[in-house]
Amino acid sequence: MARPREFDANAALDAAIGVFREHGFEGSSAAMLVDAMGIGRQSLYDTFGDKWQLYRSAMRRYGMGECAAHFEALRSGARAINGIEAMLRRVVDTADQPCLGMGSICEFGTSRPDLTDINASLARAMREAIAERVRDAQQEGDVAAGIEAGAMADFLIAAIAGIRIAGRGGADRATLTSLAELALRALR
Amino acid sequence: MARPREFDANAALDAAIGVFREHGFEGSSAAMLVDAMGIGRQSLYDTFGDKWQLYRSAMRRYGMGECAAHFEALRSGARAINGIEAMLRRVVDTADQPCLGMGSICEFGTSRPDLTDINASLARAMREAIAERVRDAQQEGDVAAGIEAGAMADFLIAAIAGIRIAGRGGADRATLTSLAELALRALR
DNA sequence: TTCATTATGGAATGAACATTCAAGAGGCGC
DNA sequence: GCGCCTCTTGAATGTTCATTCCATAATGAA
Repeated sequence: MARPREFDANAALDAAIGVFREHGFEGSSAAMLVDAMGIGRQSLYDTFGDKWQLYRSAMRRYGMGECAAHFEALRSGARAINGIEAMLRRVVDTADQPCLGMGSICEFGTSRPDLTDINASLARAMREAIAERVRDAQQEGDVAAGIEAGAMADFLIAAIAGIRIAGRGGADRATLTSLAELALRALR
Repeated sequence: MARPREFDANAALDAAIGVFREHGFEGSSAAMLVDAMGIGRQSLYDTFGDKWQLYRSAMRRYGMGECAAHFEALRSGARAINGIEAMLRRVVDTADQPCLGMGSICEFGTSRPDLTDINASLARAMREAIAERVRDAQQEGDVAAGIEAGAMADFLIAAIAGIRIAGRGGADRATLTSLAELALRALR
């Protein structure tokens, strides 16, 4: 019927994610976004709505990608504990890049319901997936059986946040690795 | 000789800290700050310089207060492990309020050297104080002796960050308490 | 070719922004 | 009372901001 879209909306969104990760919502200007996304200013507004809607889209896409990566790591390895270790290893490996989810929580807390909804559904999925794997590891005898798997999942999510904050603050790789090892210690 | 200052600069700074904690640097406008601080706009610039200098002053003051509170908690209790527990308990108790230090790290990472300097010196002091207390606890047999105290201190700092992020994200008190307990488990 | 659609970028809008100037009012030591 | 300083405000500055209008060009289907 008409002229098809030229640019790849997901690629543009990935570029926007990169800007928001580095500078947060308030610290990212429309000019920075347009520049990084490689599309015209008007195309941004036509395709993504306004800046806030773009931010929410970025959060959703980033969160789903992050979840997928965590799930894949969790599934890897012969034993469940190996999957949990792999997940933490990936976090250490990528801790030099800021986390959009943590950025949004630090910047807005729970003050934006639409954002909180996105975060909550992602966090619920993460918690469930980790808890399931923790239960497996408990049955395999690699993780203490006396503690509720859900609590351990919450703890692992908090540990991931701690590692990422440390990385964002400039901690070196050895320190981050040590943090991950100590977090695993709590499960035994 | 002349008219003395009327307002309490530290009280005004505390009010500014409150604004920066809640909204970050970019999210805090001069109008919001003036309003919360209860002083005239010009007085703000005369007394604190520009917004960035005010932010740095807020960071310094907040950081020193935070350190002092942690030190006091660490010192409390009959055994060193009780001090460490008290420190985490305090973090849980105050996790409904955002942390300015974490906010600044999330917002700026290591991109502002003057800010990084402030954070680094505070983090160093915290790390040393905690490590010392961990060593005491190791000698008293309450903490595993095989692990370096510095690494445990880093882990406790990361655990504090994890608890605070969880709190900022809306986690309830029971969850935060559970996080603190699991963090302590890693030390045993 | 014509039409519908998409993309782009200049120009404009209007608001919010940080910051400074300038003027007036108030307090304190001399 | 005089001079010095502080405080507060209104007004102004100049920038940056998000967003929209508009004109133009490009593209592909009918």
